[in-house]
Amino acid sequence: MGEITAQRVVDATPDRVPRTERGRKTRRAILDAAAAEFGARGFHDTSIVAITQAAGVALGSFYTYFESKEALFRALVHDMSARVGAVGAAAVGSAASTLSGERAVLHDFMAFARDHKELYRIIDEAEFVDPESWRGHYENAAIRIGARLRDGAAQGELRAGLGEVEAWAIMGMNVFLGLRYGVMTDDADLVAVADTANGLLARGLAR
Amino acid sequence: MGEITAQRVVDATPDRVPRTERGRKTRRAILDAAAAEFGARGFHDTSIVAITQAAGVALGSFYTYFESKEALFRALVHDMSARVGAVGAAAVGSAASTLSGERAVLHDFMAFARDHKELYRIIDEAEFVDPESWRGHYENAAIRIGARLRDGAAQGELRAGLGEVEAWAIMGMNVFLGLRYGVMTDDADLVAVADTANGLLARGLAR
Amino acid sequence: MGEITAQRVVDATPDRVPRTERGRKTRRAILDAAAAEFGARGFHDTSIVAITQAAGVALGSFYTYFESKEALFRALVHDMSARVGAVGAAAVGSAASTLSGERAVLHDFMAFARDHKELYRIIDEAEFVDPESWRGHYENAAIRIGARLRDGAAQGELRAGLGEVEAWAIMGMNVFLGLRYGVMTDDADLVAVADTANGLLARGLAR
Amino acid sequence: MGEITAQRVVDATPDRVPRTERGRKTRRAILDAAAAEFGARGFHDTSIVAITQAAGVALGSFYTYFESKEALFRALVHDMSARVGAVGAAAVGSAASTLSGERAVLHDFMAFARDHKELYRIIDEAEFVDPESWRGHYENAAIRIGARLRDGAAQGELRAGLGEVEAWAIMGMNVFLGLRYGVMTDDADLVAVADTANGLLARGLAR
DNA sequence: AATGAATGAGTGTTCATTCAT
DNA sequence: TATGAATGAACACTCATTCAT
Repeated sequence: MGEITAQRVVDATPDRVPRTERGRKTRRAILDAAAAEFGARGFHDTSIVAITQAAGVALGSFYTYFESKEALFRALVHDMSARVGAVGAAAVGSAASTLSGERAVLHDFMAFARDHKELYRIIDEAEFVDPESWRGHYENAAIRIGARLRDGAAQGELRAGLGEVEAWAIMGMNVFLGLRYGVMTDDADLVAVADTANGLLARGLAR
Repeated sequence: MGEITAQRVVDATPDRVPRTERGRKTRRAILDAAAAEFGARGFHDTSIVAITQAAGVALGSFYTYFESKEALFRALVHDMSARVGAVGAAAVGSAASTLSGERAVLHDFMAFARDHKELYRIIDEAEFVDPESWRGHYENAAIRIGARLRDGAAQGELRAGLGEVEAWAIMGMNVFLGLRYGVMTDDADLVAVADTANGLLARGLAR
Repeated sequence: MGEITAQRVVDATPDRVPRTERGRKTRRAILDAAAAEFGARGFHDTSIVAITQAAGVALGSFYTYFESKEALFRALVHDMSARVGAVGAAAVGSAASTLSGERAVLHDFMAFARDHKELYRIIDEAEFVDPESWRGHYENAAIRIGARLRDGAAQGELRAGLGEVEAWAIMGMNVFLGLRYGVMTDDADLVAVADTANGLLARGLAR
Repeated sequence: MGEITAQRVVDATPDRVPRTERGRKTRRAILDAAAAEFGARGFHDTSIVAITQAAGVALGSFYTYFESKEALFRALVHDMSARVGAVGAAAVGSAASTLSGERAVLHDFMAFARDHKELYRIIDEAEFVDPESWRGHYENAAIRIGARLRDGAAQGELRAGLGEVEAWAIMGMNVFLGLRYGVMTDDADLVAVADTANGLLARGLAR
């Protein structure tokens, strides 16, 4: 059934590392401008000139720091992916139980999405621009959720036998709730949403 | 909190309607070729020449039936969206209970995704090419799920109070399981997956 | 100095002559629609589909009556050219003296231009689409004016020695006054303009 | 009657201004090549590739300096219009009387047309490609002629009451004589033509 | 004679990338 | 490092013309 077990390590092409402080700043400016532009217009409708103009640097400077438009996008996806992962890890770390940990993860993830509207546009577009990373992003996330479920089961909090299916199911829920209440709306009561969703996770839908 | 209640009716621009039988066939050929090409290469990496060549018609014929590349894509998204909706409706129709209905929906959806690998590529890329339809697609799907949950509650099968949050959660679950077991893998035991996921829906994760 | 003496006879390609009454009507409809469309949008920005639609006939019918877009335009130019010539001839015919004849020609020409705004657009664009006819149109007109001047001199009304230079000068004057007071304005007092211009012709500018 | 009094100031869109010397040269090369090509083949039958090839630069370089084919044409029209205006101004400046000034204007204009055969093609085609500029070109020229006539009358050289009608009449004469003796023929005795035409202006046609 | 679908050459424009300064 | 001019492949779209019915 094609189990996904090993964590795919996508080599995070270090592009062209800046040597001076000035260089570091330029690179950062490009990265930030790119996140905003890609988020607002999408990969294909964003030109490199637009990015460099938004970053306030010359067109040619772009290639001092990135190999190509794709490479820049890849860097951005890795960045975003890592940040989302960090959000989850932090949320889990400060949780008393597995279920409350999952609640915290969902809550913090929705909040992160709300504060970084470009997140979805970039991760989602990676399906087309950088499928490798996109796949890796979700596979890794599922693996992390699966590990948490196994821990919860090992501690007797959750029932045994939970596996990949539940991991992907939970990930799907989180992603879509983040989309609905983090991205599509600005004023959602994220605590309430997280509570409700956690109720589903805890008890299911049945009476 | 910006409840989504009304079903968005996107006028399905009929483009340029063929008047003859021959015309109908040509239009169909273009549509089918486009689904395959967009599915395989994505919107931006698919050229209109490629589509018409795959369809076995002349480049100019494309514009006899579609206003633009975007218009064609839009038609495809509507088509796909409608077909997925039909799959769900059929699955629900032949189900004894709400929960078994949801299981059937998930199962049939995964099967549909497996048989129509281009589905995800097209719906997902609509986020960038035709955001309006993309949003409408998911909002409508969530509304339909929500209605089913309310029915189930009304019949005493599900607990009361289920709403939009659960609807989006279930939709996310279905979408991601469809991705994982319908698209990423070809040989998944879809019945088993649907059973497992339905267990989560029915009882939750807790012991 | 390259005198222009012989009247250029451009073969008026008879296109495809309609045999039935119905055919004659269709041809006429296309011709009229074309005059309007070319006048409004110019040769290059007018498509044959647009013409046939305006004429209320099918696209394919166009080629039943005209060899090509250029041929249609050529037909239109000849038509216009002939009509303008007729206007001049009629004006001259009913005049007592050469000078009053020139006044009548100018007046009637301006009036014609006012009533047929497409005239200039079509004749002017012939410079690019059908240079042959364009050149012929002006050369013929100059020849006719020259003949009138010689007649006037022969009758002792005008001074002797008037020739091609004066003919082209008068033609230029007429064309530009027609543009200014026939085309650019709708409410010009054409009689007054013709009188004023005729004063220039009769006495010149000097005190 | 819609008097034209104010000089229309068409903002001469500076397109994309070159910042380096090299850039200035490239822009100039494109402009010169375009004048030649447009003059020889007309706007619609001249492709941008043809222009850039004639200019010896890459296709893409075109868009570094001009927004579009139309924008280039517009720039050319403004250029031509200004140059013609300068010719007239210079001719007038060095003349003893109004009438001899007009003779000089006509002569120099015809000579200019002979040396710049593309002049007519470009100004004339502006009627279709850039009507705004075309209209402005002639309106401004007429205004300048009118001013000269008023000056001549004020100095007692010309009769009083001369106005817009005479201005447009003179402009028409000049334009058509330039066409006939500057463009259509190469070997015309321009001094003789100017003398003859000036005779008409001075004394009219009458005996 | 009329219809409208089919054809495909042609062209304006974009934009990632390279390179000289 | 930074700059911005130069490059040219790629592509969407138009439209005159042909052809089967």
